Amino acid sequence: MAEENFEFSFENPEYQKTYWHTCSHVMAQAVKRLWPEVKLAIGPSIDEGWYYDMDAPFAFTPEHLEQIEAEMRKICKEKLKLERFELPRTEALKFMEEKGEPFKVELINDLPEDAHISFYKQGEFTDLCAGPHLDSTGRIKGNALKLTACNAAYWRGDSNRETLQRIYGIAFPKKEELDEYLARIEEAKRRDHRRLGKELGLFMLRDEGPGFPFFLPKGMVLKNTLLEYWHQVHKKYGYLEISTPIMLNRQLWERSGHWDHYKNNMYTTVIDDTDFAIKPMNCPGGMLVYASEPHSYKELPLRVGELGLVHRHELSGALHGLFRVRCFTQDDAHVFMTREQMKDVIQETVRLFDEVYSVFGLSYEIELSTMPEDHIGTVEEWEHNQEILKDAITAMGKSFVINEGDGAFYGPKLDFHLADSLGRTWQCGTIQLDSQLPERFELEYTGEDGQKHRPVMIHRVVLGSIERFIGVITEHFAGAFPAWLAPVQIKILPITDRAAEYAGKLSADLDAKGFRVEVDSRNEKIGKKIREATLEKIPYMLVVGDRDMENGTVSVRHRSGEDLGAMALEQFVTLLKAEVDSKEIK
RNA sequence: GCUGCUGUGGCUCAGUUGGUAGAGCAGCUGAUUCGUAAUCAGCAGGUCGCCGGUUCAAGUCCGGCCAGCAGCUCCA
Repeated sequence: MAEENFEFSFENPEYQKTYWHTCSHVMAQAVKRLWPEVKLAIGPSIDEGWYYDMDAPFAFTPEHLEQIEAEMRKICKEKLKLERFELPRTEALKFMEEKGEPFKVELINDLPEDAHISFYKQGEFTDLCAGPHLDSTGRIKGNALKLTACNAAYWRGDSNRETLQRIYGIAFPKKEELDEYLARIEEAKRRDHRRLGKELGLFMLRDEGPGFPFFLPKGMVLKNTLLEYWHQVHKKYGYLEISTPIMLNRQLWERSGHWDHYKNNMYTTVIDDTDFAIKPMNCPGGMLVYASEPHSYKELPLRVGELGLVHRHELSGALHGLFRVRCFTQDDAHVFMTREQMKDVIQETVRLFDEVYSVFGLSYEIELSTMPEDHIGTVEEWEHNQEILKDAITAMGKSFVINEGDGAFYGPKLDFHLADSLGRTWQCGTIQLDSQLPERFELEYTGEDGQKHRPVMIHRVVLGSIERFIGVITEHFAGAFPAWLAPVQIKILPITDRAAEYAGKLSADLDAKGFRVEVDSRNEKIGKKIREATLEKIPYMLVVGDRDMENGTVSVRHRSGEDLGAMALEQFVTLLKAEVDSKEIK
């Protein structure tokens, strides 16, 4: 049966989804032809391609994938019609039981009693499926499809159930489009922050401390420069800064609720017979600081920041470069306020986020995470706070998607997801609205009426984790950081020994002006020095030889390969200073 | 944590059917002083992730552990 309502073009997202979904059926058919004993689970289309989860008595290898691809091409050539039909529930169950497909049986059992259970048939292959599908397997371009990976996935996403094998695939109407796609994946690999971090000497990870990154001298410059900017912005927005202890006693964590709700992720120890925990979050310390002295309504909103080093025991399999670590620095802050100030404070915070992200040229999507199963506080309060978050951002003309049940245990949150070079999104910023901790810590302020009142608060991070953010921008800039951030901004390349002294003087001069500069005084040819400085992604190279010494100039070359020619040092300084001050991305 | 794969000098990798390790780059030394992406030569550098087993003999086979990679689960 044809699905007539399609515009047969990949420009139409619905068509694209349908194309990939039909591909997943073709793949399942190919697998069943090759290995009838394989059991099928589910096979949807995804953002880029499709996958199919299966249970096989052997592990699929790249060779298997090639075999499957070949069979898929055959099926495309066979131009099999896809036909939809429906069965009543009992017959549908019988059908899949007879075919020996236990996962399909389970799926049907979970469908509502009165559901119309639809199937799609193509040749000898029939699959349980809501559709829609292409009208024929002949519409799929056999030489523009590729099975990209085979990995593990839990049945129904539940880590307590069977581990299935998930085969991923991608396809396009044209071979060139597939090649472009694969080239993009390769480019993303070249930008991988783990690779660049090693090449550029930013950070390292060792077996001795899995998930605990070491920052190397160049990475430290980057980190400090980033934090310097962070301090600048936060000062402008009226933040104060504190630092709270890395380890606090059990009683505090019980009071905050972390001991009950987060204990599995906390590193604990015993000191003088008392339980202690290394902080996985900074908030309880912040509560103690607020509670340490009386507050007036005149101080609110009170914005208190903390660059807090937190430790969380993440599952070993979840670790990933700087993106997912067990120890990281949150650019945290807690803003204490009256209920009337909530909306303004949230909007002010979003404006701060916008300002920061735009400096890096990063785009984001907002997610609103609502009440999780494991929570503290009343449903009414949660709903009220969720509405406030919604109102605040919709009034700013921003859209968001809802992430049901993913809030922090103490309150709903807005998450800001930044996109990396693979198109994966990473949660960096978050604004969490909390009226629970002020209650638990009995925080107060004295109102205009002379009475004690309970403040509310937000927890917020902009960069999220400094480590993760450095990973994200490393990939975003492919290691070629803007001049203001680059660990080394200038490399001076003397052509011969005769220019060594001149290079040294230039270096001292630039250093005194606050630039980060290095001299490559090795006895190497200029071509090699340029090549290496370029690979190090240093923004500017100053080539200096006899001619420059004579004229008192520097010959400026940008890492992009652009030759800016010879100029006086002052001219170069003016140029670079403007680029650094404006935080230009170049 | 789960499934699969991987682990050789600082880095990137080669090591055939088991017979006690090789290259390039980086490093060091020397020559070369050469204007916009790799000058030449020499030297040095490894208990082949760790522990145990099979064998006359293991980087190569087997088992356990550790770490990494892809993904799932979880998450800043």
